[in-house]
Amino acid sequence: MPSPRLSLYSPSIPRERARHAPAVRGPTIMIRSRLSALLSEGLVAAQAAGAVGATPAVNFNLERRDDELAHYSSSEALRLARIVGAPPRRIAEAIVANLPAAPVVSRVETAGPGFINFWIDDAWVMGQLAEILEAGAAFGGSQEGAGSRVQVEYVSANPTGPLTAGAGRGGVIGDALARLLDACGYDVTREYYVNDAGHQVEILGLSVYHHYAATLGEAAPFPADGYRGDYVSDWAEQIARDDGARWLGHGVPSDARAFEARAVEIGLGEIRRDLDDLGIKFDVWFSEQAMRDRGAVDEVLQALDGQGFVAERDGAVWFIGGAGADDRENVLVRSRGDPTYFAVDIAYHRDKFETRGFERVIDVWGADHHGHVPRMHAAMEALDRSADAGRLEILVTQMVGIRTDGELGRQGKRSGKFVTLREVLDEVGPAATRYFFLSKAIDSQMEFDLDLAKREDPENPVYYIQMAHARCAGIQRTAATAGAAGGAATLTDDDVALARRLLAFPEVVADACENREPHRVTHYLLDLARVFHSYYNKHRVVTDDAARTARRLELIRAVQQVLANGLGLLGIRAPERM
RNA sequence: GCCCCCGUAGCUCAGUGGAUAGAGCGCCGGCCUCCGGAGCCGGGUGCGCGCGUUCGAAUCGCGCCGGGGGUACCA
Repeated sequence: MPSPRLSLYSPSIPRERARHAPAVRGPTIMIRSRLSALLSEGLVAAQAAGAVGATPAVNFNLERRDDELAHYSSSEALRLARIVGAPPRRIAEAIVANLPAAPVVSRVETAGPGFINFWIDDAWVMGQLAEILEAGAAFGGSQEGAGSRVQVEYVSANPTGPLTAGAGRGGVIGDALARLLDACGYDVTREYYVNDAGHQVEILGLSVYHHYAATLGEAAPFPADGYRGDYVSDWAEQIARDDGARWLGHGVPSDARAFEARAVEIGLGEIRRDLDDLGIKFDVWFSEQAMRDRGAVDEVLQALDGQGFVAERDGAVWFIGGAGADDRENVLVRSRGDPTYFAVDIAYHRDKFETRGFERVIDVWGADHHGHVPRMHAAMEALDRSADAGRLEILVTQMVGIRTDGELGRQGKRSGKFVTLREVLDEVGPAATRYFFLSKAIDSQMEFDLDLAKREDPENPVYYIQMAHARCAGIQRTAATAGAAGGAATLTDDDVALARRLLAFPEVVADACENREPHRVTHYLLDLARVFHSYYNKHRVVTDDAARTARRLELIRAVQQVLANGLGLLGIRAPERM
């Protein structure tokens, strides 16, 4: 089988990009937004009546509780107390007294030191189920992004060896973020920066060549700091098998650049296979070599120099990031004349903003790159102050520890030994791999429990959630013959509570997107699955009561839709049966 | 030394400055002739320490202690 050919994107060539259909047609149902608007109206009315003193416009905070105290609660009156100079309790009461009526609210009251507590109307909640089903796969999304062009760059591991488990975490997070941004109305480009040039690639080429020559019976030196993994000789054997002796030179490849490209091609092929199996796709594979060939690095060096951010010292060219802070001074061009990773990365990011005009760029980096963050921001600021007014976001994912049989192994190339993504994937499969990476906040170091992740039973949260979805589908298969029935249906609090849980989904998605925290979706889904399983165990959906059966089937369809949408955001399959 | 991340239940981790801090796993006990199976219910211990800001701190600030990472003319 031929190795997969990758076409590396060169930005000077126009490229067709898939335009995604808008995620949602109408305004998204978001309970807290409605309540916030009501409260603002109530405050204005209270002020007009002279019950509350003047304030600037207030954006009322709403907390979703869904407990004995309230469905939603606002503590804004406590904060207003200082501005208005009145007791919070009295402010809250004045606002509530002036609140306009709304079908979404069944009850409002003040409580404690000045909380305003809301209860959502049961009939209104059940009425929203039709809206969920109407929105279908788009439910939960929004138009918040308004088509703004955002690039998410992730993984971008050097093609000099297999992906580590840690790279998998970054990949899954970047992919989920891209899905979230897409759902929230952004125009998303997913990009992998291919480090196919420079010193590390040279060393890779020589490392592979050493084995390649040996396979063909000739000796070639192994480079200092060469790559020592078993894969190096595997790649060499593959090249010898496919290409024969055409690369043989005298101790070095006959064409070093082309041989390096050959090795990179194999490395990238393996990386892409891993990512494919994890369900991670990219719109753009950006070639560093192509960018260098266009002279982008020289251009950016000139631009920096022209603005006085460059100084020569000890034969090297340095970036002087203003104010003379030490951590803002780094080498751009080595004394031997070649640019550093830093210089090339500045050129790359300039390309993102200036050449390709992304309004926002999100980089997902591994923890080992975090020292690079401040100087990257400094460089962007130097090039164009407006370019870094929050337009470049760098998310740093923390380390991954792999736990097997209770034993913990840490990742790290320095240790020489690390668990590959492929090993994790083969062990637990893509669904569990994605789930566990997406169940922790990105800045928290995590331990991946392989023993739990590979279980295919409900003790494993990912199967528990998928099972909830399959169960919804199963109920509908059972009820396939049941026709629609009108008439009043008697429902329970559990029906309404489950439905209300569904209406929280758009709020969770919006928060996850805004905060770049996909794990919020993961936790929501686990909670929803638990509520659903509990409901299922307690209540029968399909019964002789035709009216109630119809209502409950609608509820179950909506549950299934939300589970499917949530799993979709995480890139995890939502099976019809298990 | 300096910089970054983290410290919450036995373990793995959630927790927009708000009311009584949660889930999963593990452990113990009970239920389940049920649309879909491996499902459900119950049981308990915790915010590393101190000071500060605030009406209110797991959350914000400072200082310690502990863990991890970074600190190259590597990437």
